[in-house]
Amino acid sequence: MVRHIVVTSVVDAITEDLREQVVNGELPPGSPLTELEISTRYEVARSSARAAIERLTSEKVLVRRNHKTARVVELGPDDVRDIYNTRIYLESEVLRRLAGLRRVPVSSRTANSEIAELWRGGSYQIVDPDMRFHTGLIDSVDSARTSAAYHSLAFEVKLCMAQLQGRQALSPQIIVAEHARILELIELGDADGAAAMLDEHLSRARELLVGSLGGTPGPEAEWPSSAAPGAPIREDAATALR
Amino acid sequence: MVRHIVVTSVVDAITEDLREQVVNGELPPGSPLTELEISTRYEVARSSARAAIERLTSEKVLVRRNHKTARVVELGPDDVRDIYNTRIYLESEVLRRLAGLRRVPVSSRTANSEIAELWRGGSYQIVDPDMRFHTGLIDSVDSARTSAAYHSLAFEVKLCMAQLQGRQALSPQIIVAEHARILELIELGDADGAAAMLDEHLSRARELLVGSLGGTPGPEAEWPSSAAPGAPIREDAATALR
DNA sequence: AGTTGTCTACTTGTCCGACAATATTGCCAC
DNA sequence: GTGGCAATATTGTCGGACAAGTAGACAACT
Repeated sequence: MVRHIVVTSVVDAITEDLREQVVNGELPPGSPLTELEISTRYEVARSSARAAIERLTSEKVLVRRNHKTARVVELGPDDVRDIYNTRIYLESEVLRRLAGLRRVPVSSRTANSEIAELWRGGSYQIVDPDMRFHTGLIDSVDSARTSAAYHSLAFEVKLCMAQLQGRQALSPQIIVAEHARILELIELGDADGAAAMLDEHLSRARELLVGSLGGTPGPEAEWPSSAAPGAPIREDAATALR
Repeated sequence: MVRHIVVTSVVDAITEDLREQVVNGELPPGSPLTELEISTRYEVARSSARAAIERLTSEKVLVRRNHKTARVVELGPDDVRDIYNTRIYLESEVLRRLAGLRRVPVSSRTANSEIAELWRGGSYQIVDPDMRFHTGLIDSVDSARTSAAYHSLAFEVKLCMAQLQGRQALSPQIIVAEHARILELIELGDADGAAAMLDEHLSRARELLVGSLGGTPGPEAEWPSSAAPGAPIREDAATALR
């Protein structure tokens, strides 16, 4: 039995830390990251800082063009649509296969219970278990590349959430019900039904997110509490066309 | 009308050149690439060579572990299965959508004609137009991320082909017929039929490839020329769990 | 024999300092 | 203000340096 240990290099550590800072909002979308700044912040050589930036750029956590300083990626309405559509494409067919086998992954079932429990507890921090519901479905077909692709999309969803700073109106009640219905349809072997339900489920989430980001579909997007304090909301639209 | 120009950096150029060498077989799977060697070959600083290697590693063209020299990736039977299954997952749902719209992308139709023509001309170099048939379908749904995911898979298929050095028994005749049938089913709006046809089509290709690589289905794997010299074939499975 | 220790050669990981090319900014003249 | 220019900031690349890790060979030990 082979056992694995991890030995993290300097670049690894910086990369992880920066990625973490991006997803939890400490580094808001659009913030610039210069090589010098990072190298001094972490007390490492500029080359190491540079390597970390390049990695995050290849992961699309940061964006950079020639001779310009890297910035935290900003995801607009078009990106959200694209992300969710790709999720739908990937997950639909996986669902059909699972329905064909009438196989319901336990991890998805437990994840959905978790959401229900959080909701009963009054919490709305359901992004994580919600994602686990979906990745549970995907991972159950046991394809490393399929999982990798989906997890990459899931990560981008997380970035969107970080961009929204918590405000987000997905009702846990509806989510739990739809998840449960999907699992039920899988158990019944109803591939078309499961796929249709998923489409509806993710499409709704997509439109909600697009709306929150100020997308076109619902032209009067309501800004519930406060326009993000200190965050230039609109300027990122320009970056959409690079 | 915006026009784009590309200004390639040293690292860009090296990365591209190396990637090209890998796909056309000049750098066979498993060959080691040390930073020093590359830096002297291209007459650049080691840091630049290193950056190129890191990029290709993140693209999975090369593989590397801590303190060990990078090698050209070797794709085994398990990888091929995984690649093709992921292709099937992605492409099936796209096909269903196209069937729903009864929309047949022209690029796919012309690509299939190209294969037919090459075949009539006695050529068996059909990998490229074959891929264009499929990417034509994918790209027509106009999702950048879906396309990116599929193109990444297509690239891995190319790597497999490079590994096989040309020998490959896919009959163009059957391919053309199946492609045509798929387009026909899309036109008829038969989503299930199109998806099923695609599954059959890609599954056959998958098994053929797996067989050529010495997969388990035909347990007696023949290593025509030489067994991969000094290359532990299985070890990459470990990297799945990082 | 088989295990363990040591040596050497090679390679990677990280640092430093340097400089040209390019981008950004601020200022000045108009 | 607007255009243009100079000063500044930042990236892209270089070369050299050294510690740390890997691999193979060979000797020593049990």
